Amino acid sequence: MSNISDLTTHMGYWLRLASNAVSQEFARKVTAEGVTVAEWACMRSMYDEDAMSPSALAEKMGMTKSAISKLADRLVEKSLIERTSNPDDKRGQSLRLTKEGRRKIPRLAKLADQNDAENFAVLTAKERASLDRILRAFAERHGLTGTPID
Amino acid sequence: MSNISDLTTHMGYWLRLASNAVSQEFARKVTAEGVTVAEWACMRSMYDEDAMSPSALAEKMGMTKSAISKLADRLVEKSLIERTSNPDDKRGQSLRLTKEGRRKIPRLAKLADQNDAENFAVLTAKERASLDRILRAFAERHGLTGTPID
DNA sequence: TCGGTATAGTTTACTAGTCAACCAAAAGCG
DNA sequence: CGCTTTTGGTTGACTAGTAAACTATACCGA
Repeated sequence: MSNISDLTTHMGYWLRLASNAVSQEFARKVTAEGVTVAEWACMRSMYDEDAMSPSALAEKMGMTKSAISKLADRLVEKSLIERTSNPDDKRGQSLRLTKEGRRKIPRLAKLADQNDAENFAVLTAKERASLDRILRAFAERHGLTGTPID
Repeated sequence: MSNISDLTTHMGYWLRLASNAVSQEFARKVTAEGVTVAEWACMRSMYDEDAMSPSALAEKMGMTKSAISKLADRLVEKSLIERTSNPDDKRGQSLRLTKEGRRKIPRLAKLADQNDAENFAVLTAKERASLDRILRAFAERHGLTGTPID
C-alpha cells in the first residue's frame, strides 16, 4: 500500500461521480428536446421574470457576461428568447422568453423532475432526505449560490 | 407560485453546486502547482503502474482515447510523463511517469487531501460519514465507475 | 460642459473536452 | 498466403466555457 491516498478515498471524488452521472443523464434527456442544459437553466431563470438584462442573468446563473452573450445568441437563433435594446439606456438590452420558449418550459421542467426522480430512486426515502439535508447544509455553510452549469 | 418547479427543488441541483465548489477550489490549488485537474487525475492513475497504454488509461479514467491522446501530449510537453512506442506491437505505446512526474505526486496528493478536508470541514463528523455512505451507495447501485473529470 | 470613470455587452484568443474520419499495424480466416 | 476486420492512436471539426481587450454609452464632478 502506497503512502499516496487513492482518489476514491476523497469525498469529492464520489460527489463528482454522482453529480456527473445525474447531469449527463439530464443532458441526454434535454438534448432530445433540442436544448442544452445551460440553455434550459437560462430559460428557467427567465421564466419567473418578464424580462431580464444579460448582466442580471449572468449574476443569477453564475456565469460570465461573455458566456451569457453567446448563450443568448444561441437561444435567439432557436427563437426561444428575444433580445430588444433598451430605449432609455442604449447600452443595455432586455432578454425575454418568446411565446415558443415559454411554451417549451413545462415539458423541460417535467424532464428535470423525472431525471431527479429516476436518478435518486436507487436511494431509500431516508437516504434521500438525509442527502438533501446535508447538501443544503453544505451549500449554506459555504455561502454557495448561483446556478451550477458545468 | 408557478406550477413549474424551481431548479433548487432538485437534489441534482445541490449535488452539482457542491461538486462544483469542491472541484473548482481543487482546480485553483493544483493550478498553482502547474497542472490541471485532468492532468493530476491522469498522473495519479499511472502512479501504481509501471507503464500504461493510452487506451488502458482512457478506460480507467472514463475518457475518450482522443482526449487521452491530447492529455498525454500536454503531459509529455511538461516532462511529467514519457511516451515510448512498443517494440512488439508498433501500433501501441507505453506511457510512464518521468522521475519528475513521480516526484510531483506526493505534493499534489497532499493538496487533494487538504482540499477534501477543508471543504467538508463545514459538515459534522456524523454528516460526513452519512454523506460518504450515501454517495458510495449511489455509485454502487448505479454501477458507476471511472474517474470523473469534467 | 467637458473629461475621466464606470457600466453593458461583444469579440478574440484560449482551454479542454467530444465525435467522427482517418491511418497504420495486427489478427483472423478461407 | 492474402484479404477483410479489428485495434491503437491521431487529427480535424465542433462545442461551450473563461479571461482580457475592446466599443459604446452613461454618469459624475470640477
